[in-house]
Amino acid sequence: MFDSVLMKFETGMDLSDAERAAIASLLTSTVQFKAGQDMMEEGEQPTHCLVLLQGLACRYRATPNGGRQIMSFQMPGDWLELHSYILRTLDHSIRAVSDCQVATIPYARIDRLLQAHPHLMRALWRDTLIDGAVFREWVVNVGARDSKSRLAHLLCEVHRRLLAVGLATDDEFHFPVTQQELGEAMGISTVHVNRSVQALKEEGLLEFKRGVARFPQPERLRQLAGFNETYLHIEDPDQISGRQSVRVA
Amino acid sequence: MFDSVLMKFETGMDLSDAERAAIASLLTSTVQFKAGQDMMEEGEQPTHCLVLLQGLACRYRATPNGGRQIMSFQMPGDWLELHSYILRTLDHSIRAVSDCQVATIPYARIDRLLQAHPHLMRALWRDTLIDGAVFREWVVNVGARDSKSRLAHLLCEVHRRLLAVGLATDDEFHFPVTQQELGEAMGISTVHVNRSVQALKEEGLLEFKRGVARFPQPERLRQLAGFNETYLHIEDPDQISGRQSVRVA
DNA sequence: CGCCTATTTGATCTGATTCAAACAATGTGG
DNA sequence: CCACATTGTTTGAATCAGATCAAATAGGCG
Repeated sequence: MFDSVLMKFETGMDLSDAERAAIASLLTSTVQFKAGQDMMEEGEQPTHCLVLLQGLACRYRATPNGGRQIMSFQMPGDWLELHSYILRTLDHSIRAVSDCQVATIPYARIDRLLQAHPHLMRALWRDTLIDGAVFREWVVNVGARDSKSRLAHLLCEVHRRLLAVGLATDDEFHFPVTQQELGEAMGISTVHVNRSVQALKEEGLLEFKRGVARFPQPERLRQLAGFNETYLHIEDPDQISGRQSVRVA
Repeated sequence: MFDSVLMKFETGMDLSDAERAAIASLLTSTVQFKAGQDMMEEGEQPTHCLVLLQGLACRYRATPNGGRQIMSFQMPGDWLELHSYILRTLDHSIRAVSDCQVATIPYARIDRLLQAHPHLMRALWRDTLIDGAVFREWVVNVGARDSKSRLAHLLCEVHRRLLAVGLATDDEFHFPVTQQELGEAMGISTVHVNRSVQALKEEGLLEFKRGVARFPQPERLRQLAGFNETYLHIEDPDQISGRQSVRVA
């Protein structure tokens, strides 16, 4: 069950066995959330971090007019909450999209982790940097693409990230969201999501039934989306070995 | 001239005199950029970081259809480039909006800084976290607000951030952008930016001439924008003293 | 002055919203 | 195992916010 989590931590950093073990030892205390449940809410000052082990979650902000803007989907291996370890007050809410299993880690344990393995702060920092890159891409997506390629891009991103943690095949993955949630993520109405989904289906670029998405022609879909995965910074572990160590000494 | 920079570093962390001095010593080598010039481009693998000392800059991504999506404006004191210190490849471009003065810092010096003052990595991490929060808010802005409040929100954010580094008064600040750039930031057409600006002017909520913005009724503008500054995490230094130290030991 | 760039205006068109209702699917208890 | 309730998807029609196109005006500046 921790597979995805460890795969995620592995990407982009070369960790020692001791560091790997230290991280794994944090994931002992877990909680379940039901689909639709809020794990944490905007304005809170949490006392512990969250790591998603199983299921699909999202970050969102409530909008004045009763709506919701989703700003990211999170998948197994992702830190759901690490911001407030440094920033204290949470500036957005975190919700379970499907049923979720989540590890909770008191801040005090993070303190001890980083004291014992200072190098790991770099790994956490790296994670935050990638987070930022994903949000930037989301801005591009919502700000600059029409609804069809916007949807395509969102799907390509989710697919690529699930693939990175071993939860997708080359052309298929589990993505249990409602069309309403898709709309809240893309900043378009539910009705229009439906029409965009249908458009992609008719072009033979997408199948999407009961929470399972399939890309009949992955490359054409990525092309329509203008999807370039660079921003996800999912690096091949082999390429990195030795690199950081040069710098970090 | 370094005032804004130091003010920025000061927020949210309590630094020792030695740390402050170490940071200041990084800002010795500077470069000038003309308005409209790219400082770094998407896909590059920079060898040094950038800190903005003077002027206005932005991050953007070129869109397939020849457009540009701006995803943030940066002001004096901001790290323009720190991502690639960890992530290597830059996933967006950085451009001077007005004439800019920028400090360049070779990665090797960052290495040495962090070796000498490991605590500072936490400050850099913090900065990255806030960056992420700003991008998230940008997603909300572009995804969930209509053009008038979208513009209002953008202006409120810029104003608040300039205020934090001593570059704005309560109701006035220098913001030398064209309406085209505003459109690229908000994901709307130039023509529509113009109409939105006029709408705010007519309601007596905005004056905007030759790069100088003024808020005749700041509170009403913030209300229209739905602006809540929490996400900027501009904390009163007094409140923080002693807090981090408890945790960090 | 004359050039170039930025702002403004008007007219027309369109992608997306909204409202309202029908139609699956899925789950629940009797 | 069926009847009913609930939640999600689909469809159609009317409407609107914002885009597009094209041209006029206004500033700044060598």
